[in-house]
Amino acid sequence: MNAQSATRKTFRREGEDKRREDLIAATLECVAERGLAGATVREIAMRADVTAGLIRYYFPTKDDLISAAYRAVMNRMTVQASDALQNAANDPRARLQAFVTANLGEPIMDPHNLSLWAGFIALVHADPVMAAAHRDGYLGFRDELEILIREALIATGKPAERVHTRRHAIAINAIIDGLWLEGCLARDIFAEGELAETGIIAIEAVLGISLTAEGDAR
Amino acid sequence: MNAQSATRKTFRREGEDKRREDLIAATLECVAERGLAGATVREIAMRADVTAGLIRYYFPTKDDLISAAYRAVMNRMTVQASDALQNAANDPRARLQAFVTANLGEPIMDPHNLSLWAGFIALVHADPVMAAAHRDGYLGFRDELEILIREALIATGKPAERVHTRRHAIAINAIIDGLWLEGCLARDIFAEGELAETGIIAIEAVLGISLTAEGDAR
DNA sequence: CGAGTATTTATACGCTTGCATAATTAGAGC
DNA sequence: GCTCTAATTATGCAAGCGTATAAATACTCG
Repeated sequence: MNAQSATRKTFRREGEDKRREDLIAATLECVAERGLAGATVREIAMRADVTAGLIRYYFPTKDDLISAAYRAVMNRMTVQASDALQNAANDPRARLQAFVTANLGEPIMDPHNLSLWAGFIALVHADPVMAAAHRDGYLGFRDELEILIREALIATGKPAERVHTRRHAIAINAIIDGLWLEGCLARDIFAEGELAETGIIAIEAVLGISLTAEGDAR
Repeated sequence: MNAQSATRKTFRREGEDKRREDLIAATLECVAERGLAGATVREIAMRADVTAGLIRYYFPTKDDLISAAYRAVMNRMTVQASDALQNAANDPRARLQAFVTANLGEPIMDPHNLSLWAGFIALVHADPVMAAAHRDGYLGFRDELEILIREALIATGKPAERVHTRRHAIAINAIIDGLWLEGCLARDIFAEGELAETGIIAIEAVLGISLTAEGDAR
């Protein structure tokens, strides 16, 4: 009723989960567009259509928000890769192929994912807690891969001893990571699906089996 | 002779090259230890035993210094890998092996290098100039690799058409990058030389040739 | 429908940052 | 040795940062 200047922002009280998700999403937007440095509390708040103070209500410190955002991305990528497995055929070789193809295509192979990942990696070196979290994620991924490899080898009638599957998992993990990296950094210099195909061929060579053919041997 | 309080810092006039090198080295120290965020002009100046203002005398803006530092790192790694080639035997297969081993061992496979690389990668996405610099570096590395691959194939009496060597280069580059990454992130969970050996074996499988044996064929 | 509370806004503080600029000084050249 | 200049220091500023905290308000429950 008085000069109604500086009208206070109207707002809705959202559920705690919704707000956290929105804030994390806004954070990812910022990081994706302008790097970690561009993810300031004020910018994040603006994107989430919220005032800066609210961030501290849900996340004690900005680092907590950042690390939550990182976990969200890693989790999202893991889930997306697993989803591809669920929709895959029963044949172990087809499953391994689906896993590789999923990791080397949209939406996992995306520059934004790399940006956030890289920004976080730079922190891993300093923060032991994050280092542990990262290692767990890496080993989890590799273990999942090793299982796929063993089953594919067995399905082809090949020996699948632990000593070898471990080494294969390390190498194939490297192939996937390396191609993912290349794709994220310069997707435009590769043809559509080229990297996934390259990965499959390389992995077939490493394992000495075919992932596409129906037969047990070549 | 007056109260000599606040005595001005004594200094030496260094050559332009020396100063630039020192500043870049100090920058790399900062980035390696505390990430890109830790590389402030004041901190860099302190490490270089210089006052902050001097940085602007040699680099118009902080970003220029950062990007110069990035180029220095990439260049250093490239040179180190090339050095390994110079000392290698004449046989193309041995040369390829030496190249791989060098990239997957000290001093290239070092957590600090990864920190630096990751910190800069986060910027590449935003800054087109850096993106170009990075792409040049990547393509240069891959071209060098492709030549090694072609020569190794020819030495083994295998066909080495461009279509195939390009694909091989992409895959093998991925193997090297991926293993480098794994090693930098968690060197302690791998045995000494394990990653280099794993890389060699995987690459031999991809190319279908042996890099260690003397014979032309298996 | 009214009171109470959890959620949200608003404001301000102290710090650090990159950058500008004036004052100094080391060292080269005559 | 003097002079001149380029290299270096010292100081300051405006902007943006994360965070703290008090005031306001939307929703819940009786």
